[in-house]
Amino acid sequence: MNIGQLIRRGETCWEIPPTAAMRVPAVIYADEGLIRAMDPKVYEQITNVATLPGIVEAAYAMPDAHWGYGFPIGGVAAFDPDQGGVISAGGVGFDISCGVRTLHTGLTMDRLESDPHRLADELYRAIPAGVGSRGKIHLNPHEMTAMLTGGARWAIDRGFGEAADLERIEERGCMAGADPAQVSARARERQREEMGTLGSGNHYLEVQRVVEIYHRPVAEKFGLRTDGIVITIHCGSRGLGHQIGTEFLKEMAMAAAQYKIALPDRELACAPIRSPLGRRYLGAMRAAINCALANRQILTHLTQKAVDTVFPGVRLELLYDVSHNTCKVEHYTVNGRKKELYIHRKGATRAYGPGHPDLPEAFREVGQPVLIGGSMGTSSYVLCGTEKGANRAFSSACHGAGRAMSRHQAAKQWRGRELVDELARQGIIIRSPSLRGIAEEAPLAYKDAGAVVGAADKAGLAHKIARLEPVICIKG
DNA sequence: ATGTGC
Repeated sequence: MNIGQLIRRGETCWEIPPTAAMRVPAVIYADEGLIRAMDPKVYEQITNVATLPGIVEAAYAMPDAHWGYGFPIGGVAAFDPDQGGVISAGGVGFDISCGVRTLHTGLTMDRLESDPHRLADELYRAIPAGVGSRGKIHLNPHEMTAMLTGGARWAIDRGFGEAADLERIEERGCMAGADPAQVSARARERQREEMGTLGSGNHYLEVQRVVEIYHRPVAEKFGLRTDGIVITIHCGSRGLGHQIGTEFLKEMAMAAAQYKIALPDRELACAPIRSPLGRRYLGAMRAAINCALANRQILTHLTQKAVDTVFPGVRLELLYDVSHNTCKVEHYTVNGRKKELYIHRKGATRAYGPGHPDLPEAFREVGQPVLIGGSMGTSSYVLCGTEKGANRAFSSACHGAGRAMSRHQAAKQWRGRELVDELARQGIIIRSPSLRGIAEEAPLAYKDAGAVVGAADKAGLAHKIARLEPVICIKG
């Protein structure tokens, strides 16, 4: 991105003042290196987002931002229904409620390092991964509706995991306001055999070692200590979320004229929050959030069983579960007035600061754990929400490393087998059904997660707490 | 992201 187009507001804050149809400025949080390397399409896309009706404060891009469908991935935008604010399926993303959960194992590296391959084999056997992967849990129509309403709570009621986990999931495991009636037969059919599956692309299950602590008191609160072993699951709402996204994008594109919304880009298709279509999408999207929460809960159960085989008696405990593709109703003070806003986070993680009433007791004092996945074979990070983050980007932070090149480009440049061998030399075990998928996920096809997280920290979006390194990676 | 692509 051309740095000359931006006004520098601070070391990690860049502004594009409103011009032409923009209703608000656009703001990018990143350091100079990340800005220079950032896809120029992010500039185009956030300035387009800034033209949408009812947008509040600014259109934001996180340090890992890259080109996406309509909205950039790594984008945040808040809309006020009182000002004609809109909801956009492209502002949430195709993989609705894609997210990350990290589980404590209570193990330390010395117990794992003697034979990590055994755990890798058990996990790879237990976790269905890859394009079109299917699970053993098949939902009948009644159970499908119950799942779409109940989320992780439904999963726990069916015996997948522990009730104590619920406190450690956004929305306490169950997204209110889901409307399963808005989830089409086709979306349900696609999901029928996909509960408890990882999917493909950048989705993974990783066994990780805590290697660095940046802030000991908060790390203690989060239960993280050097050489501790955690397991992180990154996945979303599979075929169901994708189908909902596809259907509503189409419907919103067709309805734009009816709602008299001028779109600088067709891909920004949206509907007023207070319209029948807007309400229907919200109901369907919330059902998809429950699908993702239930999916990660079932995967946790499968992970527990695999861990049990290798380490009998070890009980996984959830640190936290965050989503990074959502639209949520949240309250913020704007120009001195308390407002109810619809916060779109697409490839952006909610990052509530200390004292937020929606946080579980365990974290209320320190702030929300913000789980940031790295690219395959590289570090992941745990951050913590900040109080001032509420005035930066509506309590949002980055979501990962962010792609630096396209899948196609990456597949041309690397060979899956060579990457697996190279990572093995670094002591990282990769298990995947797809060597092409591995090539597409080559570490160098992504930005440096350390730089992204460093910029998020400097910008005050969230503070660095710990760094994790992969030991075993089950890749979709 | 995705029964990968109109």
